[in-house]
Amino acid sequence: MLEIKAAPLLKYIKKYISLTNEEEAFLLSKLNYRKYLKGQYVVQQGDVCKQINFLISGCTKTFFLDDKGQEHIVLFAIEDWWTSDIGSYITQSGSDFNVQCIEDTEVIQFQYDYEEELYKEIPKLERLFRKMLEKALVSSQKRIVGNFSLSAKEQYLQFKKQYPTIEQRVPQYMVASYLGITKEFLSKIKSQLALES
Amino acid sequence: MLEIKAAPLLKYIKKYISLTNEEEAFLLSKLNYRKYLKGQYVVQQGDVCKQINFLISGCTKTFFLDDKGQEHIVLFAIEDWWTSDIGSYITQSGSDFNVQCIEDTEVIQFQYDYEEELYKEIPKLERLFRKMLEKALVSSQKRIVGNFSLSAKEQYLQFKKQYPTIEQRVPQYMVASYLGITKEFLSKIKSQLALES
DNA sequence: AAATGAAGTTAAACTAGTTTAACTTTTACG
DNA sequence: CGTAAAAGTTAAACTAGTTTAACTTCATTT
Repeated sequence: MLEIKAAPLLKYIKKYISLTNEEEAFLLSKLNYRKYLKGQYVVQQGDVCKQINFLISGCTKTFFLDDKGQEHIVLFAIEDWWTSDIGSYITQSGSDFNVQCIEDTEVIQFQYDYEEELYKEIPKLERLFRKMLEKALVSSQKRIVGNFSLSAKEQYLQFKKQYPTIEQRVPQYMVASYLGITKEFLSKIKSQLALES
Repeated sequence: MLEIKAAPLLKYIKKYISLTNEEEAFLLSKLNYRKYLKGQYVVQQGDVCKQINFLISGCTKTFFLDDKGQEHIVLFAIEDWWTSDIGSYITQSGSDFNVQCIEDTEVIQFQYDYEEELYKEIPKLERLFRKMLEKALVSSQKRIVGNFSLSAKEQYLQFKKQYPTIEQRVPQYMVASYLGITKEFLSKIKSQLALES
């Protein structure tokens, strides 16, 4: 069962490191599969994040609520991406973010409690996680750069270009939240762009 | 020579992993010490970043120039911090950022060309780098959250609280650039804050 | 001590993006 | 199918932050 479900994860892992059959079996024995329905929470603000999740199918948003109760989307995730509150997971402290499913979503979970054991048995996994973190850091920095130097319109165009499939899958007001603007203003931008072309 | 200079780095490393004497000696043999003067560049936009730098003393800013030639500071670094363009270093492609010294600065450098060799000889270093990346990712995400939900005044107060020593060491217009606002507006915020208290 | 330039301040006119509110379109579902 | 709720649009009034420009203060060099 898990073997089949985990196929996309193994494929992903093999891009970074190679595993022997025994290592693969050991790894699988420490993972678990879980299915969430649209609307369900994978992580809730305040909870300690006990796992990181590899998406097999579906789509999630990572967001937080500010003082005024406003939702701010930090990240989307789709198939072959990871999601969790990495800060909470690392420090095992209360999460700053919510991760909620925008579609029915299947994940493979790495448990925090097994992490040390996994590294001990398969030291190569340190390399895998290092590479994953490197990628995450680079895209996080890209986001900061975008926020800094681009107008809302430019950021929207960049978002479309960078994540063409996501725009089709999530409602527009969530795209606005991701861009850090109001849905009304995104609407205005889109009608401007429609006129231009 | 390097042994003495590298003491702060070894102290830093020991917070994450422990090294035998041989490992320490091997590591030191692959590092190098370098001194930069105020104004000099550690990394230049466009160059491939061949090393990551641990600051022994001094202060640097990481910034990029936008289309209009405007400077945007992404990060400061002081003693016991790392600096480089991690994206360029990882992918060995042209850097998006400049790293320039705001004070005379001493660094210990990890060379990209020795990285594999180091990991092979001292696999524990993978863990060290993983932990460093985790920390960097968390603070990068914190920055995104701040950008999103705080007004310029709130961001400034948070910056002061988070990096109390940096404000004293860098000119105010660089703080403004870090916050993503103009120096004029930061000046206004400061005079407002002075009135309030 | 004078002189030059770099850093910081103030204020008026401006603009990108927000707020509010009324309206339309699309989706979900009994 | 019809209806309610969710998502998206439009426009007017507003605000946080920018731009420009003139001025002051501070630091550095001669």
